[in-house]
Amino acid sequence: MTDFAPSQNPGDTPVSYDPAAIERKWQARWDSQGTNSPDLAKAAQPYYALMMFPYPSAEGLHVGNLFAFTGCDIHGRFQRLQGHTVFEPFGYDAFGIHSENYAIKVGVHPAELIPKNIDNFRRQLLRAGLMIDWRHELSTTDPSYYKWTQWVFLQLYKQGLAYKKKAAVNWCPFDKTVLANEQVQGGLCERCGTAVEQRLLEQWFFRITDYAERLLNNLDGLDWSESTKTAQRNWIGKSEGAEITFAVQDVLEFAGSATASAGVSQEFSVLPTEIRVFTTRPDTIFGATYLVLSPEHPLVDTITSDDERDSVAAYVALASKQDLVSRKTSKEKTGVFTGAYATNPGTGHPIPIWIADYVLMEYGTGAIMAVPGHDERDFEFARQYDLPIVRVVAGPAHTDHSPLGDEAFTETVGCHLVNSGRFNGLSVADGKAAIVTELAARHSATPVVNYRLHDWCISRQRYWGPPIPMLYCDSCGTVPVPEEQLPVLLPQIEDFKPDDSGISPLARHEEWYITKCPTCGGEARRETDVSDTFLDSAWYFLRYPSSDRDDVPFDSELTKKWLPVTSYIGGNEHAVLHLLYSRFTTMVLKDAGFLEFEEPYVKFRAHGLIVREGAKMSKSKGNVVNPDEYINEWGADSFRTYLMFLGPYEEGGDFRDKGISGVRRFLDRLWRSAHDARSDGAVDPGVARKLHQTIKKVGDDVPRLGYNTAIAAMMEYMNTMRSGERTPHVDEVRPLVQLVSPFAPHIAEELWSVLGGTTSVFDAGWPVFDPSLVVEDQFEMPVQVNGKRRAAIMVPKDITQAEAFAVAMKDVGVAKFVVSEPKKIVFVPGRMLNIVV
RNA sequence: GCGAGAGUGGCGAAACUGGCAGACGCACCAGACUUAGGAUCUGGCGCCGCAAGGCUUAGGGGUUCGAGUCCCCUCUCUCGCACCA
Repeated sequence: MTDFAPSQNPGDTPVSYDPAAIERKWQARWDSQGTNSPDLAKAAQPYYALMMFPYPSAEGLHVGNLFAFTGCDIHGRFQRLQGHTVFEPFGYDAFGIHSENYAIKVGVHPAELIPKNIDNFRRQLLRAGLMIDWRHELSTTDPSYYKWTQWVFLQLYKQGLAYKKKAAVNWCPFDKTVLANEQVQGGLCERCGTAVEQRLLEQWFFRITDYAERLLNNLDGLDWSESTKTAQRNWIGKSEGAEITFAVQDVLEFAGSATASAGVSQEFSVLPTEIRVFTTRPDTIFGATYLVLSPEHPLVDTITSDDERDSVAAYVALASKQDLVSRKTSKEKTGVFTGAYATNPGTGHPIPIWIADYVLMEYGTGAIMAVPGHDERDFEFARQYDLPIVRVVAGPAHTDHSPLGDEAFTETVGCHLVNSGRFNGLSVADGKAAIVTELAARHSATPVVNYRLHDWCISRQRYWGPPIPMLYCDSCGTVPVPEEQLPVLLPQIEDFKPDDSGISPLARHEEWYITKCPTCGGEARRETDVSDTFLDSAWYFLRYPSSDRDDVPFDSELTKKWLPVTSYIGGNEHAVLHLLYSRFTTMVLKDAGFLEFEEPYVKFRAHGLIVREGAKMSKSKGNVVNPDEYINEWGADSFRTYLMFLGPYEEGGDFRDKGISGVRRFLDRLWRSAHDARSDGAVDPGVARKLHQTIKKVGDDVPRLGYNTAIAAMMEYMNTMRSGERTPHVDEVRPLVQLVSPFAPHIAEELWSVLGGTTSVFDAGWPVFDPSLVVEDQFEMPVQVNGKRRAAIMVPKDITQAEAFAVAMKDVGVAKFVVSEPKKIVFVPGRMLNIVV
């Protein structure tokens, strides 16, 4: 236990509240006494309070950051007061495009810039009084960290979960880099807003889709807010259906212009061609009146008839040029007929095959069976090109030939199949099963599950990231860098700007990428791409407890003790990607035998967003709150408490410049109360009652992040304690100092010591309420007549209905409305009385 | 379009399983103390009304003794996804 000498002797002249002085004093003391650095190995009740680590921007800490961190800090401090050993580490997610672009803009190397930004962040965080264990601080840009990021990559590679493929990737012409699908927002680059182009490059991918089912199923058991789970479920996007094979009817035609021009002899195609489609509605097969291929579908050339070859070629060329923006924003559906027909395996009839860009190559098989009667997109397309629309599903009110009207009929519940041969009359669900069974028997259908989730592309053709630890050797092929050779250091190069070539800046440095093959000793070439920032943050929580260890990524004993993370708090903007990627990484490491758990975060809560005066904060609007200024003027304790007071933590709030004065007034009163408190005489019973109610309320609110109402409750107690200018008793003030401590830690330490505390207030535990004092023995009973409140009368809590009625009728305000014998009396004991006349 | 959430005084917001709507705070008004001060303290503060009283939780309907809360319809806003078959 640390030694905390009392700050003031009784009889000293009280000094006025000077936040700057006492905050400096206690920050220094926490540091020198190691107050915030628990012994991780010895902790009896470990509580890992994790906050999402930030990108250390050059602008310094944003109020949004501080709002997030303070909320986590209060949670952590509260858990400590509950007797847990709380580990609250901090770090910096400092690799990535963001830092690199800024470095390019100001013309300073990121390796110089980042340490400065980090120093500034640390300075600001220290001033904010967070309970951070600075001994475990980390930055993802530190070779002692990214050595293990590379190690994580190698584990994925060893598990067969990292692979390289040539893929059409999203290319941002402004940032000059490949973007993950997740970094493309509506066809625009998430960072700079430039329209994204498609490029074909060799990329490293992680097989996250192998884990789709597990990532989905595990969600049910997690203590996360429902909205976050929903977002993850939607992102994974599971859909169950079937792949159905359609035979293309033979068309006499040349095998294709590509082969012809290559000099291969021209032949008539007589081979039966098949098209596989994915559908979630195999029950509607009889309504499939045409097929649609994506313009990039490999069979386009094969099936197109000579007559249509020119128009198809034109359409495909147009579609490939069109960027994603116009493709996604244009409402009109376009397409072109191939001249070919396929056989509907349900009806046996020929149906035309079309090409249209509303069918995406990336999803399913890149081909669909179009059922315009029961799919909105197909309906729209069929209308556009005058294709037949058939009803095969009918609701209870429909006959077999009820017209479909102006839109597709997409309902399924309580509906049955019609115009579907022997499947007529079956419910949609039964029809699905029956039709798939039937087609499967004919080898033309397979039940299939599809996911929206794509494999995770982790290659970046950029400089500021961990080099991917792979080598290419002419004789040995693709070779992983041996673990003992890690880290593959990112070289200090000056020409780190990306260019238009699609090659990483590292590829311009032969002296770096030419190396020796660890297998054969011959010449090898390093992978010149770096990995995605999301990989850095996918495992950082594992590193914190062991951040001082050089020999292992994470110590197994410490990991067993401290992980999974007890409580994780962060922004909702990471509700999908970061959380999904870290869950995936954890599962892989578990499967590889490095971990004993597979879900990294037992509990996750997302905090809200701060706006200012009703508007979003942005540099261009010039309404960004600079935490330094507010801390200078009001003190960190007031600033922290105000941030938590301005709205519900999980929803965010509106920062109003004058609002902080109310919180500061509250702390001023607390200061005076503690200094003026009397130790003689007795505690007022009414105040004591309010105190115990407040202890309960704050203790209930804080764990559920109800910070704003907890603060309101403490203010109420303050008002009670000081009402009528009375001088509070020491025993009335001391518990309040404890309640306030998670929010305003410095003033709490100071006043705790003024009131005679000899340890840190954070080692003093949490006050205990007396349940008998929490319940009032009297209450103001509202009396309603016909549901309208006519009076409120002070009565004993345990008053009976008869007594309550008698008391109520003595009240003139009530009696005058009870003009006749009551028809009914509704009495809720301890709550209210309603007289119905 | 789909998914998630929200709509309450001048403002930020409270309200447990349906039970006094507006706690707490800002702003504002009045007063006290004062060497007129961005200090402190006291009181007031949803709307209409002199009052009795009436009205009031985006709008409309419903269930109920009783609805901000539950159900149905409509409108508005925020966020996420966006032709995923």
